[in-house]
Amino acid sequence: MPPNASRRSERSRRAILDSALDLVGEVGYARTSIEGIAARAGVGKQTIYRWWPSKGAVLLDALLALSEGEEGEVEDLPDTGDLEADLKLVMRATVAELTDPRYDAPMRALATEILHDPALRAQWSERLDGPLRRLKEERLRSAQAAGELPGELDIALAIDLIWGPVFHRWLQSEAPLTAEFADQVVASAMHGLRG
Amino acid sequence: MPPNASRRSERSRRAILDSALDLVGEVGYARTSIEGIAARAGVGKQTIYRWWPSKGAVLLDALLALSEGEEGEVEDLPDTGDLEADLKLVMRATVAELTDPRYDAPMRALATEILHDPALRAQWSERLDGPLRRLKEERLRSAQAAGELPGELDIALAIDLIWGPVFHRWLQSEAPLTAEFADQVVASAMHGLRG
Amino acid sequence: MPPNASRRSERSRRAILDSALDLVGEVGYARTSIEGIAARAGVGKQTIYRWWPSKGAVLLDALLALSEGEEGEVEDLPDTGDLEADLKLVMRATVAELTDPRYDAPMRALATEILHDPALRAQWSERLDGPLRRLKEERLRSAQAAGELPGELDIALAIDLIWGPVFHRWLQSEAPLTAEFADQVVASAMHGLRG
Amino acid sequence: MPPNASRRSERSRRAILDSALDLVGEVGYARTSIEGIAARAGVGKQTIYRWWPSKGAVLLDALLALSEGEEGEVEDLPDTGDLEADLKLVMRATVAELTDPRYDAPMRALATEILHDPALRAQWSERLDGPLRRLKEERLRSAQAAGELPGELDIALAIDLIWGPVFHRWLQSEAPLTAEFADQVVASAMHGLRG
DNA sequence: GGATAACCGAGACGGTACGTCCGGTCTTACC
DNA sequence: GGTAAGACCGGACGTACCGTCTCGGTTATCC
Repeated sequence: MPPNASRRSERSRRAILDSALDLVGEVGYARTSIEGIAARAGVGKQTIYRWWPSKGAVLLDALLALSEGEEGEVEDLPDTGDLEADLKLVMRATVAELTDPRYDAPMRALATEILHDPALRAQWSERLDGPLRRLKEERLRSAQAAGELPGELDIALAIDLIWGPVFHRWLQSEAPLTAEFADQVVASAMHGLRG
Repeated sequence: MPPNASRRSERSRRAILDSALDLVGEVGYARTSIEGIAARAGVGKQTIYRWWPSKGAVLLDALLALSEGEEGEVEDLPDTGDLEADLKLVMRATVAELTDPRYDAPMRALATEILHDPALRAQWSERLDGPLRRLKEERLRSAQAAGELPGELDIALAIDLIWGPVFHRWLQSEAPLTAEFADQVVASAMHGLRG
Repeated sequence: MPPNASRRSERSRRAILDSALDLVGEVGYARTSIEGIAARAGVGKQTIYRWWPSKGAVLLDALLALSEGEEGEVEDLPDTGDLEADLKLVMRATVAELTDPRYDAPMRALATEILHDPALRAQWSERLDGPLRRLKEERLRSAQAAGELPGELDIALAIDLIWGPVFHRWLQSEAPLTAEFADQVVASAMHGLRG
Repeated sequence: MPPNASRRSERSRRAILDSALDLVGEVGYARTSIEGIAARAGVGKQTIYRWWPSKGAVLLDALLALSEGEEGEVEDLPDTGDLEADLKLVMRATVAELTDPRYDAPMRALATEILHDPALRAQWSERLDGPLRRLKEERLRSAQAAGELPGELDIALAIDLIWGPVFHRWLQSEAPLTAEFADQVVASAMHGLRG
């Protein structure tokens, strides 16, 4: 899809992603402009338009680059045999990330941008949400196999029941998003699903 | 707060709210501009700026006007003594509204605008979300009093557990938002909370 | 043709014309941009685009405003009864203007822009060249009536013969444009035409 | 001045000159870009920048190549002993060339470009205008020697008097440039000069 | 019932950013 | 080492809207 990726300047790519994240953190997503990103990155606007279709796409890449830089890149959800304990661990990590100031602003921005830009949503699904969702499905199926969850349980429903309250509180509610809340959500959801 | 509401032209007010809703429906929120609303409403831009602080505020009013026009204006959540049945009823209505094409686009738009505009969020909380939330709390407390829910239950947590999955699926997931899903979420959440 | 001339800001109009002339004088026509004019004039770009169709049109107006400011606004060519003497006077004035540094750069620029922009050429003809040409025709016809020129002489040809060499040297030749040259051209052309 | 002319691709050179002429003819000089020429010629931009300093320089070469292709490459102005007749012949040929659609657009373009680009002007003088001017001077001096023109006549002045009206009408006037006009200009100018 | 003040439509204004085009330079791979 | 290809930084284009600011015209109170 990109013009000719082989000749692409890695230097400019990094500068653009860094500048985008910095600007979103400093002035917010709405006041972050492509022009501003280009200027701060010391890059021509065309270099951004050549490789990304929109401001949101730049931010998505920036966010992916950021999480790839982390050591704890999740390969698999923990599977100790105790689903509830494992999910609490995972959910606390999720809450920690969602409240990390480095991630919070750009991720909120992306989450809303996705609602208006189908192309961006497709990218997000393919590169961020999809892989994560597959890990969740895997872990839940493993729990089904182990008898921790009913065999006939609808996995997609289960995922929304477990993670939905957390994401809802993150984006839509004014109540605080804490580790305790994560634990309570997991406990309650697990209890509800086990029936 | 408004200059002098008594002299306000009701005709212009209606035309603005209608045009705003129409435009959001036709071209999407992002491509709806104040200038566009003014032009379609046959109104000077200043008339919009005089009475509303932002595009989102216009839309919030438009949405409120829309739901006030409905007959089924909710005064109280049903309370038949069977919490689960009552909630299923309520949740099905919510899902119906969220998937109604007249509401869907503007409500999604508003939901995201709120994330970036604190003043708008305050209005939203005060005039839409707050009243609803109070009804939910009331109904849940009534259930506590009736022994259907544990007395020590954190009501705010309960609300997020029950409604979170639905709103999460509405805004963030690609899975369909159906009446069945509403029922399942309520059933599962209730079972989890009753423990 | 303009949107609504009555509400036009005279202040901005003057600032734009002045800035345009200044910039053409300082950096040349090619490096003068609409953006640059707007910036120097302290004016939004749209204010230029609202009232002028092109950079050349701004310059034409600026030039017209400049010459309107002069006291010696020509109303009629002198007519003392001695055509050759009168024309020498006029031609020396023309040469003086063409070599005046305030006029030279913008007028050269305009003269070339006209070759590529038919709309601009029409304006130029109507507001600058045409009126002047009519004065010339008038004076020559008066000379015909007085018997100083043959009655059957083609006036358009005569004008090109008299003024052509001067404008040619101004724009195309590297030889200097002097008052003596003006005199010689008039003398020689008159002699050629009288035959 | 060019890097190493020996390795130069004749194929590319021709393609560039042809494309330049074609584009100027089709979309005009202003909308002809170096990128456009390169693209149409199937050539890298660098290949143009390596061998020519500017768009105008390409066009000058293209024009020279075009006239070299003509059979009637002027080596000398005709000298039959009748200056007026000779000049009429020459002037009619000039008019024919200036109104030839193949030459007209690019030559107008070049004539104006020269006003803004001193380097190009130097090239133009050296390779097109200068040689022609020398031929004209030669022919006029020959006429002086033959007694057809006064011995003390300023040759440069004479050239401007004879050719000025034609070039002026070509570039600046809206009146048509015809063979009759050429004849009349020569006749009148000759009469004026002979005095 | 005439003055007057607020609202209204219209739209010009100084700005910011858009997404595109092209200038001139540099880099890569090929021949 | 010249070439086709094209990425790069940068500057300007002409457009869309922003939010503010007059303009006249029209109500709708209040003296």
